[in-house]
Amino acid sequence: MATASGGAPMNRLGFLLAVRGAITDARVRSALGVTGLSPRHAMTLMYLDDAGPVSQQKLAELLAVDPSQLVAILNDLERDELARRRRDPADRRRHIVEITSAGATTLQITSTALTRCEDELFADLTQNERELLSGLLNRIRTADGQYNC
Amino acid sequence: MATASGGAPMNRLGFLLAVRGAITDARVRSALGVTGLSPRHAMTLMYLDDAGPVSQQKLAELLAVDPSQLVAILNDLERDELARRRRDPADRRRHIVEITSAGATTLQITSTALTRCEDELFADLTQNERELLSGLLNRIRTADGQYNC
DNA sequence: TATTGTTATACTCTATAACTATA
DNA sequence: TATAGTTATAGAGTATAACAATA
Repeated sequence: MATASGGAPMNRLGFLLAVRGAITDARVRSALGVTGLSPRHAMTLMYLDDAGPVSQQKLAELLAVDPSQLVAILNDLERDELARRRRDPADRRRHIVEITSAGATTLQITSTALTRCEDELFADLTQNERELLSGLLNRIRTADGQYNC
Repeated sequence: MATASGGAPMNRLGFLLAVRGAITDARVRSALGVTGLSPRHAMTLMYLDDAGPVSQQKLAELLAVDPSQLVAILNDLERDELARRRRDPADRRRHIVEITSAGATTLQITSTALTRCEDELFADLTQNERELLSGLLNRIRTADGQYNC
């Protein structure tokens, strides 16, 4: 046996990474569920909190999502008053997006949940090893150098 | 700024791993596309090649997929004559699944494509670093100690 | 009554193309 | 004519519950 494949699937780094990533995604998703936010919602709030008010176009670029997908995310966030859109007076085609104070509060709760989730996932790794993992992941060659999400 | 979130999303190891995993999954999927196999199809062939004939139940366990999902995978593989099901004479409820020689050939092509894909993704990592990454990923705590896919 | 495999269904996430309004 | 954002639609992938055949 084991003639053609080069062994079991999980000897393949590509598969291993994809699978562990999917498990992590599911866990993160479930952890964020306490606030009803998806990872993309949470990432959006994080960017808004981190970078301040930006246009939707710029935000879509940061998140590496299609502008049309960002619309739905912002609709949700705005409905829950976690973020706010306003027209750019200088160019009325543009929306300027910003986080609200309720958004910042929710982000903090999210952040706590995320930290607990990570501490479970990476419980067997030291802080050093987590940083090592982070560094290695950041050196994977993506098609566009973007993050996606 | 940057008050509530603890920085941009990609400072979060959970998000980073989920996102890099998704990118890797997409690349692997596209690379495997040359044979028309999905990652799960390919993993199935790998397990069959590696472990020899097994029951569907056992195979579902190895792949960590629901038995009902394995049905569709095996239907595809059997249609293309890459794998074969036969009744277990000892217990006619059981199917014994095995890879065909055409399946082994396809697996080899798949394997080559996968290697090339991995070499692109991990081009900036040395062999040592790839093994390091693999080791770290294997020490992530999954809910059930299973691989999923 | 329990187990093996199957069918049918529905849901989540995402990708894409066509549309509206402003410039 | 080009750009910013929006709407509508379709697709892939997956999860789940009910079902049939055999033990």
